[in-house]
Amino acid sequence: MTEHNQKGKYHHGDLRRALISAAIDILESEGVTALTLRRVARETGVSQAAPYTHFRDKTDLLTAVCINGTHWFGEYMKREADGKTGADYLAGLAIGHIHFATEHPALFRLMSTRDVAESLDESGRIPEIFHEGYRILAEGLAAAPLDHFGSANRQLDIPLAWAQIYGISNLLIEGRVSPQTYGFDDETNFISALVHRFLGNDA
Amino acid sequence: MTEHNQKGKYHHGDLRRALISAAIDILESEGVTALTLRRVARETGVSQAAPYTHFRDKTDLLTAVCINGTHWFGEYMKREADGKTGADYLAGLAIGHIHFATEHPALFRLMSTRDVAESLDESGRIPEIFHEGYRILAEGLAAAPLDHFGSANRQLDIPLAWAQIYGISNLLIEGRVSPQTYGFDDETNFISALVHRFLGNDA
DNA sequence: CGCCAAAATTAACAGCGTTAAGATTGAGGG
DNA sequence: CCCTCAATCTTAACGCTGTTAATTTTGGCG
Repeated sequence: MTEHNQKGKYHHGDLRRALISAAIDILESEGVTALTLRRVARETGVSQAAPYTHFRDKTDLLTAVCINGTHWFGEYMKREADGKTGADYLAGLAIGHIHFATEHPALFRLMSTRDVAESLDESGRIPEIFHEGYRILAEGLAAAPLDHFGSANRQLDIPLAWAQIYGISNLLIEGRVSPQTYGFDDETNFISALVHRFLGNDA
Repeated sequence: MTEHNQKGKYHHGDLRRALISAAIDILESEGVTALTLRRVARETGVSQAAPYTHFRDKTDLLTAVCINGTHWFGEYMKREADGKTGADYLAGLAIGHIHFATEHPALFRLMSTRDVAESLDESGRIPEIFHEGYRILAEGLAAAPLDHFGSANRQLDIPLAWAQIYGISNLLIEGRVSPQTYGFDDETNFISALVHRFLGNDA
């Protein structure tokens, strides 16, 4: 068992990373239907079977893409929430979440997919990151309780707030609701109005 | 289980309907990845190219499946809401919506997909049905306003309530939240508690 | 009865995920 | 210095997919 190095760049450099990067590029520019294992290999300049030395199968690659995406996702939320407190902090998290979804719809959808999420669970590395997002949401809610729901059963506010944010994200990226219908010509303003009304800080 | 036509009968009779039916069966039992045009043809006892005389392409079949699903969806909501009024009516709609999603996840996901929805738009037949669902939601909200959000910007309550219900549905079918985490061992009770807390009729 | 459009067939193409078998590489120990 | 050996990558193939083209069969209508 002579364990020689693990992260060595043997032949063509850091292929694993290059494949993930190419996959993200395709996902962002052309959507999930264009994201093909053979296409990723082609784009990276290697043979069709090369990815299989770094990934068990296609889902395994997608899992790696999602791990990258999760960090990205966290940055979106933090960027919007950092430096704020209470209800503003919570609003920042929500707005960051929704903006990530609308700006990277294919990646967001992929990250929401059940079988990819289960694959992440098996890999054992992702839940902590996901649950980290969940944790800061819970903290935000603890700091700024949604009193309009009443004080009983307050534990349900966590999945409820999560679902609210998640639902807005999905409605927008699937094109089921449009800002114009409600008199907003800027999507960002629409999102902001929705979040602030939901959190109860109306003007 | 549409198993007739063993012999080489050329004219099936109502092949279009049989294909849609087979597609729904596969979707319900094995999910969207198993839903293959060739598989649908095989299951119906017809050649691989036969569907193309009734559907432009695969998306066109999926569109037809979604139209069927939409009627089904409406029945779920009405069944739960009929005979009730005000907040109870609204709660019934929400619960019917979420139950449809959790009991027919693959179909629900398909109906939420953007490109299928756009294909529906082109066909011109579906929007009225979808907007019908939207209309009864809006009516329900008019009958039972969500006063806890305040009275300003009340128009936003429609997309907000929609997103709330839609978000709960998605969170549940993607396995991102589980009733057990919140002390419910029955999913139905969990859904009911979420909806009633959201609508403000706590016990 | 015969004709013809509609319906369904067979055959083929390119692309997909995946696997097996073989070639290439390069780092560490003699 | 080179030899070894495992990690890396390639080529080739399998069966599956969506889709199209050419062809055959059918049933209703004149």
